Amino acid sequence: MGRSPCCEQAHTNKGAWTKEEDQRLIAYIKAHGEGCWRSLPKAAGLLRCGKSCRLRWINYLRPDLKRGNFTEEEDELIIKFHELFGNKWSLIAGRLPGRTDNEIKNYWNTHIKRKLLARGIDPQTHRPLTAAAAASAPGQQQQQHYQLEAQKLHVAAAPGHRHQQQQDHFEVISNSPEACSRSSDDEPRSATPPPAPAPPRRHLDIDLNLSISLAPYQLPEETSKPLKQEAAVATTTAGNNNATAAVCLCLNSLGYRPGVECVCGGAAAASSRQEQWARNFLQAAPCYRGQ
DNA sequence: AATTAATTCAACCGCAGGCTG
DNA sequence: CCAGCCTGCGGTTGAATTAAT
Repeated sequence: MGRSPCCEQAHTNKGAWTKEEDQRLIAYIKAHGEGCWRSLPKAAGLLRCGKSCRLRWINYLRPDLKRGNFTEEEDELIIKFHELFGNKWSLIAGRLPGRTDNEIKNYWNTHIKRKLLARGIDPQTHRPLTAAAAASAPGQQQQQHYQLEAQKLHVAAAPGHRHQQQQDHFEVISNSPEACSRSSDDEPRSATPPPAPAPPRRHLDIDLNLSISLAPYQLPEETSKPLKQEAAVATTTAGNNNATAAVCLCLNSLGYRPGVECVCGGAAAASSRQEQWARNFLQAAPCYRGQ
């Protein structure tokens, strides 16, 4: 439709924010609250586009942000949520108070991916690398790639690595019995028959606050925004609270057969990103609900 | 001490979807 | 119904930082 980008105006600053700009933005939002990002820069006297202001506020200036390293618990939560949601960083962030989607995305790409590779787990599928490699036709190449990635990690975790804390972290992982049993170095993969596809794993220790119901989901008053968005996805995808459509959409997948697409009409009509996500979610959800 | 390589993360970009007139 | 506006999201980039040589 040929819409001009919001940041095309001349005389808008780009790049790193200065302290003064930060102060202006904080002061303005304190006085007027969030929202109307388009007009905010002008009102706040900032030579930035609204998008940039929003990003700066959400990712860096918000007072409720938790700065500092991720804890081991947060690591595990991120892994579990990623297994459930995939690269839906905003959904994951919504469940980690004080963390932003950008922060989690970065952390995932720089730390957790490698951590999983070191455990012998494919970061995308969350299945053992051997299974992931066996599942693909050019499996050997992929397997070699994963091995290389894991080896890189071992080098990075060697003494003298720049982050002592990170190093300690990796040592804990590599010394754990679980890591030993899954380690790509320990297992002579080629000698052993390819393992059966991993069954869907359950995470019963976390409350995802998710539900599937024939009736429209009632949101609690104080529910956070991301949760509301999810509920909206679940209902709109099903066809504007149409219970019949909701059942139709997921019935084919209720048994949770990984990799098997839902072939019902509702799924065939799903073309948007949210609908795609909702389908994945509905596929995955039963195994997290003690079905 | 200087240089190179690796890593991190703040910020940017383009796109999609909801909303509104 | 349609076009345009606004916001939010996910992927990517590149400057800054740190480790290694």
